Amino acid sequence: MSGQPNHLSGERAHSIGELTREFGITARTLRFYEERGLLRPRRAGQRRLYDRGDRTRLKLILRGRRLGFSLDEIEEIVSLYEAPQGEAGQLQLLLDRIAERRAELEEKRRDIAAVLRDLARVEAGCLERLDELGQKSAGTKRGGRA
Amino acid sequence: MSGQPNHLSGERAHSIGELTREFGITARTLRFYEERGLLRPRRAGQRRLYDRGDRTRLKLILRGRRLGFSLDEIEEIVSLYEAPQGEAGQLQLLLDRIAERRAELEEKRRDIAAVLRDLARVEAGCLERLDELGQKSAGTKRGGRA
DNA sequence: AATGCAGTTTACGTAAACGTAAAGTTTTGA
DNA sequence: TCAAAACTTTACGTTTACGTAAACTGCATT
Repeated sequence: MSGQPNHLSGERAHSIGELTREFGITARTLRFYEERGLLRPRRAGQRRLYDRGDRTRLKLILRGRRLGFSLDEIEEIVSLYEAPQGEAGQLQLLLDRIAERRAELEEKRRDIAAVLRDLARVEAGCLERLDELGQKSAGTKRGGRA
Repeated sequence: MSGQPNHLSGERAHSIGELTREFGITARTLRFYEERGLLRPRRAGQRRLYDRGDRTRLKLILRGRRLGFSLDEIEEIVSLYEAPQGEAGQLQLLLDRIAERRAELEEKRRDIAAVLRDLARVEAGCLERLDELGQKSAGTKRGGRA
């Protein structure tokens, strides 16, 4: 029921200040993303109002940002989600672009695995060394085996 | 055998030009990384000479870059690998920093998984739609079922 | 001797992604 | 009603990570 347009349905829209607190970003950032065309909140007079769709887009943007994509790339990726249901040629192009992005993401994934592996190695060395130190000071500090 | 210092052992050192070709980066980038203290190639007169250790470091740097870390962060991460074998307090600090980085990397990993999942969804939609189009044009284009 | 190539330093330029300050408007709570 | 809080636009500033150009050096050819 209640088949109203998005901004009239149940969920309240959010002010820019609410979004800054919710996502830990500044108002400047939100306005900048809008200027770049990444977000298009509606307006109530002058003030911006962000509905559920805007928040979803924002989450996608911030996700891309955490992954080190540029805003241009983020725009491209987000646009893939909202691609028009075109004809065969368009669909094929879309599939190609998806494949490219997937390849990049999988490289990133391998990079992450490599760094995690290296960190694990360093950590193991640390723990081992700590253990040695613990052994040595076991007799001198705080009374050995109690 | 052959316990010589690194730059005297078997493997030849590389010029800056060789590195640019091998890693697909510019000489400016390499000099900039050096200026930032991320690399310290030795010199033969004026020219820089990059040995195996330098290339390893460079790989780590580029890996961090692909993951969207800033050069400051990359410096911190790389420094973890070469941390001094300090005493217990130092080791604990090191372990803490490793834990932080691990948390970040795991967030990135989740982000990647999310994007890949979304892309897979879009791709599935594409393929389905392509399939429909294929069905419809099967009778009109290129003589149906041959 | 001259040319060209690979490298060097120095220094200013630039794109991206916001930060920050100023000045005005609108909302809201006492 | 009236001041503080929240928001607006406009515009210049800043940081990061290099790009680009100029002018020079050393070595190998031609």
